[in-house]
Amino acid sequence: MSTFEPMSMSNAKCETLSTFAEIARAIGNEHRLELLNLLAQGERCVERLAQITGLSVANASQHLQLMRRVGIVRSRRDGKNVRYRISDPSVLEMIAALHSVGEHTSDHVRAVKGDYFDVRDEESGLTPGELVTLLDSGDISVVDVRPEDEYAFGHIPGAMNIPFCDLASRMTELKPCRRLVTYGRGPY
Amino acid sequence: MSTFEPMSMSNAKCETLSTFAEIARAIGNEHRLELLNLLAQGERCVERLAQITGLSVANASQHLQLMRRVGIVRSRRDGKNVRYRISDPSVLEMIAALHSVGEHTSDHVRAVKGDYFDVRDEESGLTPGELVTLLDSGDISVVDVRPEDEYAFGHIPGAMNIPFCDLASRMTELKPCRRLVTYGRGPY
DNA sequence: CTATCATTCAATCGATCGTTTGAATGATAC
DNA sequence: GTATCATTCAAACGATCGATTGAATGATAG
Repeated sequence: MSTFEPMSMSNAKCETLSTFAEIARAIGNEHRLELLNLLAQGERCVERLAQITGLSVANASQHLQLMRRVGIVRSRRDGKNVRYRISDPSVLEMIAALHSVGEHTSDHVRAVKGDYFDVRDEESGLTPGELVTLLDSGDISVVDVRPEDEYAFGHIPGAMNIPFCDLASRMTELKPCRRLVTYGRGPY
Repeated sequence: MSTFEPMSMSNAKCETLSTFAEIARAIGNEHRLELLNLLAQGERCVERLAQITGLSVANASQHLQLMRRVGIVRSRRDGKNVRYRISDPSVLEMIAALHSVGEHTSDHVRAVKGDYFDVRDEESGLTPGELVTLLDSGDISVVDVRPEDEYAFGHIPGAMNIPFCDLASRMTELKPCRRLVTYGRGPY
C-alpha cells in the first residue's frame, strides 16, 4: 500500500505507458485488426492470410512482423511455411474490449450490430438451445458457410461445410425440401 | 445464425473495422494514455490535465479533442472551464485489457509490476483486510499522498490527505511515534 | 459592454506509418 | 548439390501524426 509516485513521471511509468501505447498502435490498423480476427480462428500461414485479406504477401508479412515485435502474435516454422498465432488469450480479451467500446461509443457500429441481430432474428429466430434441439431431432440440415480451413478449426457438431463461394454449385448436395440453417462468423 | 459474409470484405465490415482501428489508435499514444489514466480518476479541465502531464495546453486540448471525436471521452462546459471525462465504463475495461496484454506479452511491464508488488509487500505487508483492522483499532495514521483533487474523488475512510510534494513540510502534523501507513495510486 | 481568462483553431514542420517494388534469405524436395 | 517456393528484407514514396506557435473564439466577472 505504499507506492510513492515520484513527481512528474518516473522512468518506469513512462516506459510502461510507452509499451502500452505500442500495443494499442499495433492493433490500431484496419488490416492488422483483420489479421488478428483471422488468427483468432486459429494458426495461419502468411500466404493464406494475405490471400484472405487481399493484401500483398510482403505487406501482410510486415504487418505480422510488427505485431510479433510488439508481442501480440507469435510465429513458428512449419515446413515451408511460417505459421502465425495469437500469443495470449489476453489479446483476444483486448479485442473483445475494443469491440465493446465501439458498440458503446459509435452509432455506426451499434447500427451494424443491430442490423445483424435483426437479420438473424428474422431469418432463423433460433437460440443456440433451439438449434441443438432441432439438430437432435434430425429435422434440419445445418450448413457452415465458412471457408474450409475455418471449418476445420471448429464447427457445430453435425454441420456440413460448404464454403459460401461454393454454395450455388453445391446446392444439389442438400436433401430437397428439408429445413435449412446456415451459419457463418457472427456480427464481425 | 445466418450471417452471410459477402466475398472479400463487405462495406459494413470494412467501416466497422476502421472504427475499431480508430479507437485503438486513439489510445495508442503515451500522452493520451496518461490523460485517460487521469480522467479515470474523475472529471478534469484541460488546464489541470496539461499541468499534471507537462503538456502544453494547446497540445493537451488537441489530444483530448481527438479522443472526443472518436468517442472515448466527453466534455462539458463548467463556468470558464471545459471539463473532460471518460465517456463509458467500457473504455476503462479496454484500458484494463490493454494492461493485461502488456503484462502477458512484455517482460518489461511484468518486471515493473513485480517490483511494485515486492516493494509493497516489503514495506507494509498489509492486506486490505489487515489495514481496515488496524484502522478500526486506532493504532495507526493513514496518509493519502495523492494530490488534493484525486483525494477529493475518493479515499480510504479516515485517511488524511497530504500530497506527496508537501510531505516534508507537513510532517509536523502527524502525531509522533505513531505507526504510519501511506498509500498512493497503485502500480501504474 | 469590456476585460480577462480558458480553450480551441490554423498553419507549419519534422517524424513516423503504410504500401509498393524487387531482391535476398532460408527451408524443402528432387 | 540445385531448383523451388514461402517468407523476409530494403529502399522509396506519399500520407498521416504530433508538437509548436500565435491568433481566434467564447464564456464570465466587473
